[in-house]
Amino acid sequence: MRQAVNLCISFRRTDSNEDVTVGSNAREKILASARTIAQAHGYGGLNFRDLAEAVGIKAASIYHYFPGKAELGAAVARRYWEDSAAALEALASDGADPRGALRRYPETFRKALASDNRICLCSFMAAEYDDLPDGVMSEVQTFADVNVAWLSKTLAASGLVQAADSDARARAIFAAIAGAQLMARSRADIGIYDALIDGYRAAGLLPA
Amino acid sequence: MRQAVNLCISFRRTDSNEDVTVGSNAREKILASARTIAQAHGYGGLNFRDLAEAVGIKAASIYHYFPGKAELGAAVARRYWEDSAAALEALASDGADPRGALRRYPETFRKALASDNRICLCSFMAAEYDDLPDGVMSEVQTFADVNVAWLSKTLAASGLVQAADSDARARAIFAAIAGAQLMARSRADIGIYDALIDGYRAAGLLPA
DNA sequence: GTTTACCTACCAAACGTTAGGTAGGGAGAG
DNA sequence: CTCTCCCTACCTAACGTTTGGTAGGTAAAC
Repeated sequence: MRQAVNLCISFRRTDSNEDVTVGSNAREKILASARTIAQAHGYGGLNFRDLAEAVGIKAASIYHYFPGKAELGAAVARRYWEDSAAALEALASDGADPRGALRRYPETFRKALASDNRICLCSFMAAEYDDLPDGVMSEVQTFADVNVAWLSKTLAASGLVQAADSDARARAIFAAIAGAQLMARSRADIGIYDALIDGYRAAGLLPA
Repeated sequence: MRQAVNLCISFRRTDSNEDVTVGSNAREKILASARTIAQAHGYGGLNFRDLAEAVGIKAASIYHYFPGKAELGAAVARRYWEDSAAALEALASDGADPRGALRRYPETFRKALASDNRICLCSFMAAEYDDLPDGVMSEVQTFADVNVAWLSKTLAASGLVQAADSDARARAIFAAIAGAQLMARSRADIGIYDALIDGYRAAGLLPA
């Protein structure tokens, strides 16, 4: 019952059915601010008043762009995995060396920690499973699918793991990195993240 | 700046300075229900009305046992790692085989998933770092310390890992298991957890 | 003159918390 | 033996605040 994920996406900044006239950049600012807030406080900790203040508008104005919190959350999570997929594609094509790309994969998640001890949006939202609207949860799952698919593909291309094992290994790496983020956050110490990644390499989970 | 953790604790169910007359079991029920709720909804998702209803009392009555939400949260987290430390001690002395104990370590966390897709209280609370009162956060950190100390000790005793590396390996295992829990929860599928643990063993992170 | 992009001004519900009350029991004084 | 006093273990009722959400307006752009 796995949802197929197309990694080849054309990354538009607007939905295909709405024509962008001029700068509807308020919508973008809402999306960006909501992502930042949710990376620190989760979906439950995201509220319209603080979000609006961060954007520089009033809370009621958010409803001009999103029907409600559930749809905003889904849009934020979708944008998050879209951006992540684009970054992974860039990482893969940059140098075209699968081993180098794998080596730099943990950096993606490191950036969040480096930015005020935040974590991956979808790691936080995974914890919030019971209180997340369905539309949000499915986007969170797609984020995991995108990352696992990229890791599996790159792992197989690197020749470091047998093709038959690449999927399981990809999932193990993804989960382990999510855990490392969480541990580092709980001490507000990015050094813990770095040490854990080193530990994964030493143990043979991640290619050294 | 690491807090020393004494693993040898006498596990009393009451504070030493209060003499237990008869069954003050309401306090215990509050603690147990709060733990269960927080494992599914986090500290932020824990509220007095739902908690009181689960216990069978009124919300205001909780204040008879705890000064406020922060102290309740800290008491819940403290009890959580106390129980966890006792369970680990039992696991270690059961059979007295370090390798067997290590093999069964992931079962501890598996139980939470098997119980309505809940996760380790402290994994959830680690994500909530920014919104957690200090007293709660330090108990959460102690939970990690207790687990890492047990893993490190058992790893070293097993002879599977060099003593110099046991601490780093312990941390890696703990973080990886936390991540595995999160991934399984996000799909409400305990099979994902089992597969990830198998993957960790296959990759050499966990002893097979 | 309709649409876009906001705003002010609300609302009902839920939140942690507080005030003040009550039923019952144990302990000491008379 | 009983009366008073205090403690425990709750309760009802409300507080102020915050939450997601709504109704309706306005000023500019097309």
